Amino acid sequence: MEPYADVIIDLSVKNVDRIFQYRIPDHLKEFVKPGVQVNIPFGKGNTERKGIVVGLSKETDYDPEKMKELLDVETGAVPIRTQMICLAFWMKDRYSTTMNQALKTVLPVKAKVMPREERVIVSLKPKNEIETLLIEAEKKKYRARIRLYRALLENGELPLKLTSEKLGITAAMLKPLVEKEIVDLKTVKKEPGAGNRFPEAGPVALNQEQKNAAETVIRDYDSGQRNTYLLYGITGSGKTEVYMELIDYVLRKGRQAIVLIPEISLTYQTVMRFYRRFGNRVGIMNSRLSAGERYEQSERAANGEIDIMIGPRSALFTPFPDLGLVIIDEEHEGAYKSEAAPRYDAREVAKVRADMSRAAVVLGSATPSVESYYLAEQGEYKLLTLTKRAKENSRLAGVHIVDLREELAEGNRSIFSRRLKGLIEDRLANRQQVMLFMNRRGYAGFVSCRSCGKAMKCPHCDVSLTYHKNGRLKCHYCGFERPLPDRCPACGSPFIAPFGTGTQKLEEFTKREFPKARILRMDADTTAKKGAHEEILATFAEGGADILIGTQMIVKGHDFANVTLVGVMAADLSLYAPDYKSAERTFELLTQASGRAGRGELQGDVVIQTYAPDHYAVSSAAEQDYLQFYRQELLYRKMMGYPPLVRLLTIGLSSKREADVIRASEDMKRVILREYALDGLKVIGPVEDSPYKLNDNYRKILYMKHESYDILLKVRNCARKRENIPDLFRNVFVQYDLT
DNA sequence: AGCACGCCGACT
DNA sequence: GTCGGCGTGCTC
Repeated sequence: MEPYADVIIDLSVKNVDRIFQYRIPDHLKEFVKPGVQVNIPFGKGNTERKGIVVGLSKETDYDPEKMKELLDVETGAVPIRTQMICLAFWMKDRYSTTMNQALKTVLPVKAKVMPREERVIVSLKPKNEIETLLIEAEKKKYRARIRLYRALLENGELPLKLTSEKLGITAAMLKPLVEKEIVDLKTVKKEPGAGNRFPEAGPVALNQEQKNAAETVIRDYDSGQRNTYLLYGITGSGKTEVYMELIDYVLRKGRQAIVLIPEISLTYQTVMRFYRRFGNRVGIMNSRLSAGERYEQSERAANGEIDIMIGPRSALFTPFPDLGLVIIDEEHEGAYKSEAAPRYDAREVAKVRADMSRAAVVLGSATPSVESYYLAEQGEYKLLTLTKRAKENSRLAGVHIVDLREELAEGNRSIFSRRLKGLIEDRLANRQQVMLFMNRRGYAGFVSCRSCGKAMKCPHCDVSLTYHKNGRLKCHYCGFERPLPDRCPACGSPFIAPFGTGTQKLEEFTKREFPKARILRMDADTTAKKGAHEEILATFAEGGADILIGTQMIVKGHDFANVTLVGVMAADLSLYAPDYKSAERTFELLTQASGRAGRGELQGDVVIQTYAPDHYAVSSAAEQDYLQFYRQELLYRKMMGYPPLVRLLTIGLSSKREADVIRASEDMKRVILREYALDGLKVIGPVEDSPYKLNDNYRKILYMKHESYDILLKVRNCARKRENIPDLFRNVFVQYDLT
């Protein structure tokens, strides 16, 4: 009875996505256990490949004579891995991916750990001198220095990397300060806890609502119950304090916590808040970390060097040995659903992972997703509500809806309504700041021929190219770029005109309308450079501009005390997207945008310009009334038969050859209808995805609706089986999304 | 993914 | 005659 190692090989190809068994040489016996990485000979040429041991078996169906031996074992594995492998098994079925891909998502990739050193900026002067320097810098408007001194006053020692990224501080700017011996750059050995950050701030006193919320969770926990909670708290109600209270509680139980945050809101301020409360027990994950650093973070978590991990959805797979709590902040954010390979939903996976280690899950949001609130109503989640603003002095902004149709009817052809224009002028006169928000990128950004009317299209995708100020045309989907042609490629006419992207265009109009205002623009183009994001926000925060123009990214996260006016240029732009969630998304964006005005002591105003003033997504956002929106939206979903009232299976098919994708999608529909017609299954499509052609692939979608998740699961498995018909699906890529 | 086997056209 | 094109199938 010789045990064999069951191995999944590191190849994401269907045919090899199964268990291969290997004999274990004697000298490796003690190291081979589920979860370890092994090197194995594979295929005709015995090419050396990596694999992961998922189990040990006593028996085999395979000819033991032909069975090969393991070559090598990667040592140093931890038992938590077994749990993570179980999680991968679950994900493989749930999201229909290969086992290999599921494993890769769940297990940290072993990578070379770069030297355990980091560069830090240390202050050489005492606090009061820095304060003097700060005042000087403020006088001279040295913006980068102001940021640096402020940070130094708070912290004394700043890791260079974090600082340069989050505060937009460059080497050139530091040089003179080093020469003047104000600061020094030191290379320090990274302590196990990444620097000597000790908790500086104790717990904050919670208000009654916050206490109630935290105590509900703690009571359940103490009585052995583990639930998923939906913490619905209006903007500014202090959800983070509740999170911290709960984290503190599980930490005292000797367990660990994971905090998921959408990447975009993982700001310097957020990170610092956690450091101040929990000191060096906090680990941070973000996409900027190298593979080595990420691996190191996982190791520290597995070894018990840290207890809290903050990061985007991938931080969910932090191998904590005794996970006690998972927090998902801004629960409604789309970023929690993966777009790539295992298209997992972090909220779902969190629940499964939490169940495995007897942990609780807390989802928090000011505008919960309709799905989550529905689950809370159904009793699936426990609802915790915060209705009061934690800071007394912050007042709700006054919201004005402007009907753009009326503006036009009354002869105003500008993109600024009279009301918005008037308020901007008022703010400029009072030296207060304004944010102008355009909720769609690339709006009217295409280039068309004035003779034949044809728009310039991407040769690889079924979308118009977008004109950029540098005179080039870009595809926002695949990155294709070309110069603006002198003549229309279709008819040869020389009269072709660029329109400028939405935000660029808005910037131009704003300059024309308010020539004296200092304007900053923030969108995908201006933030392409690393660190530009933080730089722009920091500049604006310090009063380096009067008006900030931008897309979604300006309304998420940051609070600016001096912003007292937010203008939404065209609220309904995102309302008519071909997607059942478009109203929800519009509501979220408008609510967030409105929340940006009047975060400080000054009274704020919000102007929402729209062609659909009566749409409930617009009106409820204006009234900051989530429940009103939720009720309406649920009615709409019920009427139309959309989730969460029915379950939805989306099958996406794509192929380089249009004929193949048409044939395959029609075939799949036929087979599904034949097998499941009696079960009351609704099949819609195949319809063209948008864009239809992307990266040279033609894309079709099939939608299937049914009340029962299990039926749709069966449908999906039936469809997957159909994929094995080689001549129909050989060149067709299929992916599934089951909601 | 790689590699081998195998069945057709083009060239030494 | 044989070299090499890639379509097909297998890998513990």
